[in-house]
Amino acid sequence: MPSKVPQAAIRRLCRYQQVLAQLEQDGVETVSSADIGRLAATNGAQVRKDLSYFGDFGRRGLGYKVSELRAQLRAILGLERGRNVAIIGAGNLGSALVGYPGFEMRGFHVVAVFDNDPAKVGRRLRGLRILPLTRLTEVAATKDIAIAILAVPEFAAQIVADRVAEAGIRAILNFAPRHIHAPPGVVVCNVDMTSQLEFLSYFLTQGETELEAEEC
Amino acid sequence: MPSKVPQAAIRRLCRYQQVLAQLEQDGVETVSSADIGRLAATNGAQVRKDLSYFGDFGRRGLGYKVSELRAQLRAILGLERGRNVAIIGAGNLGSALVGYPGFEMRGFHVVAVFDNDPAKVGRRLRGLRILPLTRLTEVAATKDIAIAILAVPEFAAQIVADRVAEAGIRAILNFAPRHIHAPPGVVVCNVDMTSQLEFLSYFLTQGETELEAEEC
DNA sequence: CAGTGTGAAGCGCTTCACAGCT
DNA sequence: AGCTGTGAAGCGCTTCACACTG
Repeated sequence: MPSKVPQAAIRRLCRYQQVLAQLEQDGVETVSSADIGRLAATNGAQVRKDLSYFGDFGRRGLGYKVSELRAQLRAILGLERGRNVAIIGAGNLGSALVGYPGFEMRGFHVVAVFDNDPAKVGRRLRGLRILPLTRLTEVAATKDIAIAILAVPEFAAQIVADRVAEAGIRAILNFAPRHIHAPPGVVVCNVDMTSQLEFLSYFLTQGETELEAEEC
Repeated sequence: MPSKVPQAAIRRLCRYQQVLAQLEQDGVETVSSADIGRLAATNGAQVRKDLSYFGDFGRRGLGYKVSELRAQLRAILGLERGRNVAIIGAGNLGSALVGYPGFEMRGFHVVAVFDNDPAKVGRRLRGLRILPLTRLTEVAATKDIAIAILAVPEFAAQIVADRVAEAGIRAILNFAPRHIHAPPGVVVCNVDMTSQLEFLSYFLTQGETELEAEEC
């Protein structure tokens, strides 16, 4: 419905939702855009603008009802229903992600693990049997997998991404240290941890001269 | 030296460096900005502009010498010297990161692991003894730690970040599912995996209507 | 009066287009 | 001719400021 929403705004909506969850837990009932801004590392104007892309959620002179706004944000982000996710690549990182409690806590259910290594296939990881990639399409359908998390080696990333797309999965979170490009109709989010370190390294070399609480 | 460089440009420089590494390995000697752009998911104009923040690296009419440009980028990003990093939090994720081969391969050496849990302290993780957080300042100095990777629970993230700053470490890569704000003089990079999933979830709900190869 | 919703101004990044080397 | 380096134009996000409302 919204005509044009900046990606950065969506990112911030996630943070607002998180901040509101905390406030709700603390028993706060009402909050102003300025307060949300403070807690989410922005400002009130930005918060109001971001919300305005999706509707009117506040009461003038009063602020926002915490639980109400949070529910709205969850609806916007599609967080009301849980999502099933598959982890592809059962190496160190993949294995750790299978057991990462944060996913389950926020409604993302890891329901399948895949790997191509015959030595790994069949073994169990936190109760999930590791499946061969050949079964991806089948399992994606039967287990209603919405998102694939890629924890595969660099050289395999793009190939696997394409197979994920063929399997009908329309969202990919890529941890391989290579920027993969999205097959048509698929959303890709690249999280190259090594690049993040390189990025930090840049600021360290600038260091002495201008380093002052950068962010990213 | 550069007056004002967009953060996005730095991020792209990391990708260019990566692309050039591949080209170098493939034995390519010369490359145009247009080619780099294609390989790094941008365009030639962007590549040239990004490079122009730091100097003149190309030959008109010819392009760039791959190995030469790559060396220049590595210098800009501070990648010539290795960097020692500490991992804080020896849970699932932290443990996996200690063993992540990508770090070492790109010149980031994991030289210390910390955790506050007495049950974990003293145990070994890939040859590294898990140390208590109380020793952070001491070890940061003796082992010349440049970057701290936080893999701690949500509630501890900000507190630990502040202690990292006190220990004299000036760069933090934060994996806790909470946006932490940087102590003065410290660069922070927040990589909340759960938020990434929420971000993807948004596009899935938009889905039917407008989903077409988004990126992030 | 306190605080939202929003058009408009401001600003920074990206894209364009072309002069200038090779 | 081919391709870089770059001022200037274009564009989109953020910030401002204020009308409006409870």
